[in-house]
Amino acid sequence: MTDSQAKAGSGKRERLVEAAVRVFYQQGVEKTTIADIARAADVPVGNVYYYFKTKDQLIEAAIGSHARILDAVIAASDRHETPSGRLKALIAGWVADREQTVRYGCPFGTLSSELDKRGDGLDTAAAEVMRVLVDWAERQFAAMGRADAKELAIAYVAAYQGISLLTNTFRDPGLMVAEGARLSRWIDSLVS
Amino acid sequence: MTDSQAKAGSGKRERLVEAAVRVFYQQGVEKTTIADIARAADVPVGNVYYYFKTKDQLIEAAIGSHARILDAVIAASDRHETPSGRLKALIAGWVADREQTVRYGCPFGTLSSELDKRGDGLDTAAAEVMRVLVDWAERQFAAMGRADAKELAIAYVAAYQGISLLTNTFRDPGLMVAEGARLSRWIDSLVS
DNA sequence: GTCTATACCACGATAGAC
DNA sequence: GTCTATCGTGGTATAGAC
Repeated sequence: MTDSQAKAGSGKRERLVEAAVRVFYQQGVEKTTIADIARAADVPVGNVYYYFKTKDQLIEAAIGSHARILDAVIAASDRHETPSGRLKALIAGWVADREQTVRYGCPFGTLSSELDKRGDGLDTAAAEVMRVLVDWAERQFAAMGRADAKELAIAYVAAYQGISLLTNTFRDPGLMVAEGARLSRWIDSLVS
Repeated sequence: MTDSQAKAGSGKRERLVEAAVRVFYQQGVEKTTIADIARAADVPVGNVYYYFKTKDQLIEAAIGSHARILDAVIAASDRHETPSGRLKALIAGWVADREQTVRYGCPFGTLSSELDKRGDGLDTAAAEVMRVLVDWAERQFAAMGRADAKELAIAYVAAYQGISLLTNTFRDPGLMVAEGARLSRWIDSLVS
């Protein structure tokens, strides 16, 4: 994109993607209309179609945004020297975000779950993002010397997804706190 | 309901509820239309409204159906003498159902997750059903002499919900098999 | 109780003026 | 590149004949 185009857009594209991520998360993909996203981004409804020809393209952009957020979270965990410290750092982040989990669940898990029932090919793109998290966790468990790193990585991510669903269902942030502590103890117990 | 009314209905109400449970599970609540359910139940579209005045009432009936299924699953576990045997029996059932989990996720978890973003009050009804499962699990862990039965019950259900989401996202039944085995070993390790 | 026809509305998407 | 007006589709729900 040239400078002039970037200036002309005034960051509308970015605003639309941010709004899409937020509104999809809060209302669900299926319930969200293009008008909802336009309003949240403060962009006239008809103008959305200049940037995204279909709702599916907006969903795709939202998945890409989640991928970048995950990359940043994983990169930030690098300041911890040990793999167990990095695994626990992500857990601490999840616990810190518990109030929004109470309201809407896991930002990516709920999206992934919904896309699976949508029929278009977007579920594959969502799976690739989830794969990045699982593979990262597997590398951490492997660095801890665990031969069953693959299985542990799945259990780690599943525990987070599951407790997010229950935290949301029961509207109880305490569930995330208790399970986060339990998972951290579990990781400590695996250190050889 | 009198006999004559039951006869006149020819079980249409029951067929509609069964169809609703199935189609909501496979397509998601939001994507499913009244016409979809009518077709699946082999009932004329307009006739649905004689039994259920709104889509919400159909959802409510579907939640009730899930509650009855859960009651039956829990009752069936009673043939196992030990609490750990009962907890493992449910896990075995989840593993046995892995192929449908690969396609559509956990029948009740996906519903609960979706209802939470719907705005109406149905999420509360879903939470009550989930509560039945958690409370049952808590009683089993308590019978095993665990003081932290409440926390373990949450972890148990969360593990199932989480692995269901990942099994569905990655379309890999093997994930459910491996995690089921891991959870069973975990429960054995808790037996005093 | 059963079913058809249809009212009514909301949504995704487009056409075209500016 | 921006925005309005609108088209077409498909959904919930109802009216009313049978």
